[in-house]
Amino acid sequence: MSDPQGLRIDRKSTSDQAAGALREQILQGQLRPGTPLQEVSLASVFGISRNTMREALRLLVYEGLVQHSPHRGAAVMTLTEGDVADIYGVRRLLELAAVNASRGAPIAEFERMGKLVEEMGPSSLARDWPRAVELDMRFHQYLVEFLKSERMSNLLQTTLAELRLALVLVDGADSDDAAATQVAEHRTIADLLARGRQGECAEVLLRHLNAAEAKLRAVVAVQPDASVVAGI
Amino acid sequence: MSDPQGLRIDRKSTSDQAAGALREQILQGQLRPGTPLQEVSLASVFGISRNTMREALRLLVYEGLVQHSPHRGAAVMTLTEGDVADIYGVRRLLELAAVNASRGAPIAEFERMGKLVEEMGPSSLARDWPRAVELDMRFHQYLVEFLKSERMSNLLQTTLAELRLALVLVDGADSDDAAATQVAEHRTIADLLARGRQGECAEVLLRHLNAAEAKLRAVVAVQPDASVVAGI
DNA sequence: GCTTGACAAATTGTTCAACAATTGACCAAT
DNA sequence: ATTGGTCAATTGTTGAACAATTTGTCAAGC
Repeated sequence: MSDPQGLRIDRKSTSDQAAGALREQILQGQLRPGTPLQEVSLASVFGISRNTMREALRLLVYEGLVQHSPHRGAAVMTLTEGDVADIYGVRRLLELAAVNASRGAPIAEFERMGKLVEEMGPSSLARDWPRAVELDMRFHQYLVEFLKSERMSNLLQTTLAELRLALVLVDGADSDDAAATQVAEHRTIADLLARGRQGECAEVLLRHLNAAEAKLRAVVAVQPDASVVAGI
Repeated sequence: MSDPQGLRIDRKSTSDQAAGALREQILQGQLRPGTPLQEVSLASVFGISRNTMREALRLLVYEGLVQHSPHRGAAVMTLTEGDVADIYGVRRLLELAAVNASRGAPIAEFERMGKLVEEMGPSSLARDWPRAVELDMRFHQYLVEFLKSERMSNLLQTTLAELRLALVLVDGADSDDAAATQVAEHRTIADLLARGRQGECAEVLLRHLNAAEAKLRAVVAVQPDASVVAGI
């Protein structure tokens, strides 16, 4: 009914579009972890039917971005410290394997990573934290594509999306510092990869991941307490 | 709060129950790959609403058991040879990592695998192919639990479920032979694991997986042609 | 004080009936 | 053989209704 004109090579169902919009709001941090997501209100916000909204929410539940309890409704997923540990276990497995798989890969693929790293420098200087996160994700996404596995790339995609639920809790204070070291480490990783020194690269990557895990575990370990305090 | 003893483990929504029933039919091979799954007819079969049936189908789509094209409907997923290769890539990554992670695990966990292997012997003699498949899956599921990762166990679960889509295409002829060697290999793997010889175990497991992959790739490489011939 | 139970309100779970949008097939015309 | 146009079938989406369940409130009872 809506959208009278316009070339609609839409190709996406209404529920997918709604899920996409909601996903964006969650990953941008506009909807913080724990925020309840009620079907009727959301449906009216997006101007769609409740049934369609339900489908959209189900999709995000599958992706791990939304929590659902029967008859109690949906809410933005809140990660526990255990979740973060689990997620980094997956990342170590995938990304270290990807480093090994990169031996003898076409040069173009290494160059792609190099160009991405160059893009990251300016953005961190501009203190565009969301963009820094975005480029960070893309870097690791590229890395895992060395595995040439649709399912593994998919897994990393959803896993990184979950991780962003914790990243939005990082306050801007240390983000500048974090972004700077991040870019440096990514550059090191990309260089070692392109030079075929996978062994050293794996070591650097492992430290890179472990450091990030420690920081994020600290973040989610503190945050839940605050909500408990606020609750009662 | 409520009844102490769970008389009603109903606890599952209608759509989940329908999805469970449909999943069972697919994995048992009663609904072969490519079979169209129409919302209205399925809904009437299960005696539920079309909307609820849609939710059930969406769940199976997410699990990779059902294919979906917009406005064209859903159908039982048909694996390509590439899919099988991809799936075995995931299995190698997960299961080989699990072998390494099993070092120093509690004895009880090794014993659990041993008992499972003992169960497998008689069932293969009884030529209960579905049960042999079921126990095979459980074996590898146990193995991956050495990783102590909820997400990785989940991944293997869905990955193995997808694989069963190809297993149902295996005709009973060579299944006896396959089951026998399977049990022997599982026994070897379990023994090597319990004795702490992870290195050798990894080799055996790798050959085990590669052999299975070769067989299944051959199966799915042949099957689709038949449908193409039948289609046109 | 603290539980207990009844009750009301709100939200989700599910059903139903309708209509819009898209696909695929069938058929005619060039 | 290709094009183009109906037509039926199926999916996509809507809106309204009702059932089931959770949650909060409040009074009664120990």
